Amino acid sequence: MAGNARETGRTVASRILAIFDAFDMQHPQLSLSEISRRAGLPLTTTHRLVTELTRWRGLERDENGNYFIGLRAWEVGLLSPLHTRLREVAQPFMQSLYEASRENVHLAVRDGLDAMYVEKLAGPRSVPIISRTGGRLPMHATGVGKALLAWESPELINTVLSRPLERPTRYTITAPGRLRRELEETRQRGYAVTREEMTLGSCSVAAPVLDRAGAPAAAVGLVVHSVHVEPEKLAPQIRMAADGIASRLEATRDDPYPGYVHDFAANHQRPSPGTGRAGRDR
Amino acid sequence: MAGNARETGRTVASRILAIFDAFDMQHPQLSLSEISRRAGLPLTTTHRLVTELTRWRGLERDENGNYFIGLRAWEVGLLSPLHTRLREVAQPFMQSLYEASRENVHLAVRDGLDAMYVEKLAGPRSVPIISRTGGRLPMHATGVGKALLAWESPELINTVLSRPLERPTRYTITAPGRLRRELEETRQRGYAVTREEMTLGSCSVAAPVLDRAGAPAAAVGLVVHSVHVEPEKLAPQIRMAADGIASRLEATRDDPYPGYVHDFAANHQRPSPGTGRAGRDR
DNA sequence: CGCAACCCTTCCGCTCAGTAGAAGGCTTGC
DNA sequence: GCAAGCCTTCTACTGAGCGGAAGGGTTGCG
Repeated sequence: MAGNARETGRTVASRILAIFDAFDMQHPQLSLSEISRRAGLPLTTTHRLVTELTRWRGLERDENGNYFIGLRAWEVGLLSPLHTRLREVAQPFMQSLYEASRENVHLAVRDGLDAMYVEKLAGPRSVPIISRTGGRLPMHATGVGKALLAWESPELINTVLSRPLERPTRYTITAPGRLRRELEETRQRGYAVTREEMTLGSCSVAAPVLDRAGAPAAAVGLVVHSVHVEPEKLAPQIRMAADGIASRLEATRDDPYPGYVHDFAANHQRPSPGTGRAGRDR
Repeated sequence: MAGNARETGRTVASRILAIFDAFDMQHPQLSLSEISRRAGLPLTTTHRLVTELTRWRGLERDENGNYFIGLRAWEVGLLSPLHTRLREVAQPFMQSLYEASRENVHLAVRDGLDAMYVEKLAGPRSVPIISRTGGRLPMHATGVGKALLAWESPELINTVLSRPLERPTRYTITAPGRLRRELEETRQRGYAVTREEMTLGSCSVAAPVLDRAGAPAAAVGLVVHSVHVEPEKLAPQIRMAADGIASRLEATRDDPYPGYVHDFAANHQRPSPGTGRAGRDR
């Protein structure tokens, strides 16, 4: 940056992004010094940048002075098409799946070699599970993951198979040959199944949302208790939901915000002035 | 910034934030020049910064080269306690409300003088409505808004009443005196009601989620067709949901991520390398 | 088909915004 | 009472950032 930076060649932008990168699921709130350490920035530099981000509400502080991701950052992130298009289209279909099963309903996309959870519905009686909206899990051990992977290109499948595969439970399929066969069966069957491969005691069924080209744009699935009825009974409904989402995505292809009523809201995009502070959650 | 900036005194950070600010609900995707104009930055400066944001995936480009909010920005935003705490705690309660009514279920917090929608559940048969997760609507015309406002401090209520109040329908209550009385009744009754005040043909019932100090941390509510049964019949369930959320928030006060299973996921916070691109939604 | 009006991208010399050390104040804990 | 943490403010030095200029690509009109 301008000035006598110790580490030259690093842009201001990259430092700001490093500050955001300092936060993750395991570290949703951090002190200034922690941000400084995790971002690899001098304390004073961190202080200055964090102060500016806080003024914008990209970060906020709790009563102890710790920082967490702020309302404005959350608000901006929700303008992503993952939310405005995919989630918006999928939501009613997922709701129907929930009504039919009262179990965890998932919507995921592939990001790199992970399944990334875009939406999750859970009711009071669903199995508690590891997935979270905005979280990532490996593709080979999850229902939606397998549904995403099975319809991918052979190259991508090879890339996944050629890497060490994590093994969260003793039922996780990690042998490349067996996994490859499993993916073929999945493709033929039309939906993916897992049996305690991610978490002991729970199974899942999932189907891909295919685009016009036949590539997997997303996947929907259910996670249920292993002791419950055979998951295969749920498959037809899940397939219907997946196909419904696919055709609705296709139909609204040019609408950046399907299902959204544009009339009134135009005047309400900017925070109205007045006492700041959102909610009192903390 | 460093350099011969035309407009001096503006920080790099503020320019990056201005780029994010260029996007909103009405403009979820923008060309480079549009960003430049809306952010008030020279084209070349915009180009440089946008390129860096894109490398980080805070922005992404569609097939026409237009920019939209990227996966990484979405992912970071979801680390906000609005999502990780409030939404996570509220979700099962909201799901129960949905099961009981099959109508739109809302969760909102106050931000400034607006109601900010944190979560929305809608099924295939719910009334289509204007609210969206991440969106704002005025407090005086919405169910959750009135529930949030009625339990606020007299000062805040006065601030709202002293400003011009928007009038989306002819049933919107905009007379300060009447609105003040309405808020008192709401407080006494324990829940808020609207009748076609935001959208013709739909009514809503909502209850506040009160914190230990009795201040409204959030509000939950339903939006239903006006022709359906009296909304008051839903009130007890909504109150129960609101109280349930309140006590669960209190019980998990020190857990930044209630309901989340921490075991495995630690290894999965970072995007695994490999072919980028999330989903094929566009 | 030529010209105008848009886009987006790369290049590069001038310079002020950014940098980080030093210093001080405030807690917590031994 | 001192050490080890925090966080914050101040300030002088300087290279990262700025944006005009130039060029190339696409669309659309007469």
